[in-house]
Amino acid sequence: MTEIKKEYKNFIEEIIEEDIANNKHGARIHTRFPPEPNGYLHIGHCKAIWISFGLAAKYGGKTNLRFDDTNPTTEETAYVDSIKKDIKWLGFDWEDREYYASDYFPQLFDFAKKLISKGLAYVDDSTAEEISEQKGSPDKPGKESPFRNRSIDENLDLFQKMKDGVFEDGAKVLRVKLDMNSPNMHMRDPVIYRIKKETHHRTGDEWCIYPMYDFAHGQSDSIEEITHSLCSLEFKHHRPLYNWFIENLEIFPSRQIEFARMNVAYMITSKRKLLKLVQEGLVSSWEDPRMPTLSGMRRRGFPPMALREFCAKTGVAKRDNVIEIELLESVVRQSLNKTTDRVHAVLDPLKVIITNYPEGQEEIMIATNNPEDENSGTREIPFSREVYIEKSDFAEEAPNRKYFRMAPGRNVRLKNGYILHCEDYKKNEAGEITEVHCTYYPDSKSGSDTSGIKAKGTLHWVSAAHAIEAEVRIYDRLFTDPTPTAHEGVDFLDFYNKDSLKVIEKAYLEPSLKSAKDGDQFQFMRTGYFIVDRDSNDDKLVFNRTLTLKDSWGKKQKKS
RNA sequence: AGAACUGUAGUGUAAUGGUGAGCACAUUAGUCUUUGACACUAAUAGUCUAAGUUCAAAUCUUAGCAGUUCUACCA
Repeated sequence: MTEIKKEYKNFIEEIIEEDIANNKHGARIHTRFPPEPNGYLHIGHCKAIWISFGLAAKYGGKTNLRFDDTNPTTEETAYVDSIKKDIKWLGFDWEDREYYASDYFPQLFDFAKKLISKGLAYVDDSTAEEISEQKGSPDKPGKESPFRNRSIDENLDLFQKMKDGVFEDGAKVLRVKLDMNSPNMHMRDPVIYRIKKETHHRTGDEWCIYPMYDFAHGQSDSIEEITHSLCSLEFKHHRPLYNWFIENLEIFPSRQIEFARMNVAYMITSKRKLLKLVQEGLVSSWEDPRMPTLSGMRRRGFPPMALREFCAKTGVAKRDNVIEIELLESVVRQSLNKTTDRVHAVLDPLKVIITNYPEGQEEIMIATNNPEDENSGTREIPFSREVYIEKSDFAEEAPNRKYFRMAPGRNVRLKNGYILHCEDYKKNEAGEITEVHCTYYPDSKSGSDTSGIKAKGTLHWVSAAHAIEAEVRIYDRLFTDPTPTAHEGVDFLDFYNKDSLKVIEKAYLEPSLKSAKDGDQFQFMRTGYFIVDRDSNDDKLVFNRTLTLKDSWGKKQKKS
């Protein structure tokens, strides 16, 4: 029996399939991912990467990685490296096609001269303020620059002098001669070259003029013969310019297609705002596990496969969206459920003494590593007279009939161990419960239970004598509002979640975890998914909580 | 204000003039369970508004309304 799965095509796939059907560019598909190396990649880039790399792969095409490095002020090689690392981690490969817009500076310079020669570009001495004023506003026509009608020869000469460093920063720019009355502001004689006497991360001081985005991006697409240039909606207004350059430069006709950016609730993607979080010390770094950066999510324990699945599930369209974070969490859990071994770990310990278990005796329990994976095998867990359970798994009195954790007079199963009968408990002066006394049913051992006793609740536990200690970092969403940057007159930092990080200095883990290494992931039974943090060393284990397990009991309790 | 784009359950996304408007997450109620997890079953809930074209409209047209984007020598 084969399941008939309808395959839905998004609008870009339809365009591509039509182009293939029409044998456009010989039915070749070539996309590109063009980050500016001025920051870390985040969840938004994740979608863009998935679209450009994923679509090309689907149709047997290729994807270039191209660094859009046309602004020396903000760009650094360190970012280049982190971007490459993140894309690889996500599971995509540009093979040997790693390009830089800065490699095209000579060609771009020639393109500009060609435009000047055709009488389509001019050198303008106006200041930035004057140009801004000339542009006017969308509802009112603009004014032409007084330098607009310089001769071609003069323009050629001045542009060369700009390149030769004759003029200071800001003294002159090169503009395209288009239409100062266009309702599209990008068509009102846009600036395409500016003077910046700064050191570029790759070309050093070789250049002092740099092309603007509009005169670098599309041209780079053409140089690389990109067939489908996929970008987000905010570049839609640039498309007429993009096409105008192709036509007037007579270069390869790449096609720009825009899709809606992906927004995720409780996450922000503004580089400036993300930087502010780092600078104000509200997170430890760009790689803080709470950050929506790829490096943050990696450290948090989100599997790359889950991120890809998330992109697939959120689709590709043109409407603005805010995706609920529950969907992200759902795919992460789904992925981790299949891949992680289950272990016993107690985060908030309460000592249980099994009074009828002989002192000094210990035995080995056998536990399945992962019931979702037949090949995961089993492991041994030591058991003894004193164990730790979770404080929240004990109550002095059961609150209602549906409660089936530990309480005096009740039976409860220790997972992979015995059934316990709770007899008594002790409190200190402050009224805190310090220890619980139980008896165990010797014939109820997991796997060979002949007791016939039923226990509704099953608890995770750790043998007190064998437990190892670890630091556990508990993360929650960074903001208390789903769209912290969308409130007018309110600073997004006002929504910062002060409880987004809680550190448990001393949690107790089963001894098998002693050999866990940086990046290893586990399900701590009944509490969530955890990953070994790189802050761990030989003396100290540190875990990050990736996510909790779904908790329908807790949710119900909270409601009542 | 001008232009462009976009409006489908709570959220995200399908339906390419003819389906009972589908799927996922979320929510609710159950079943199962040595993880109150997983798995499974079911329920709730939707075409922005109005007119028009058509045998037939979520889909085409017009108008309205709402949201987004653009007014950088950033990308």
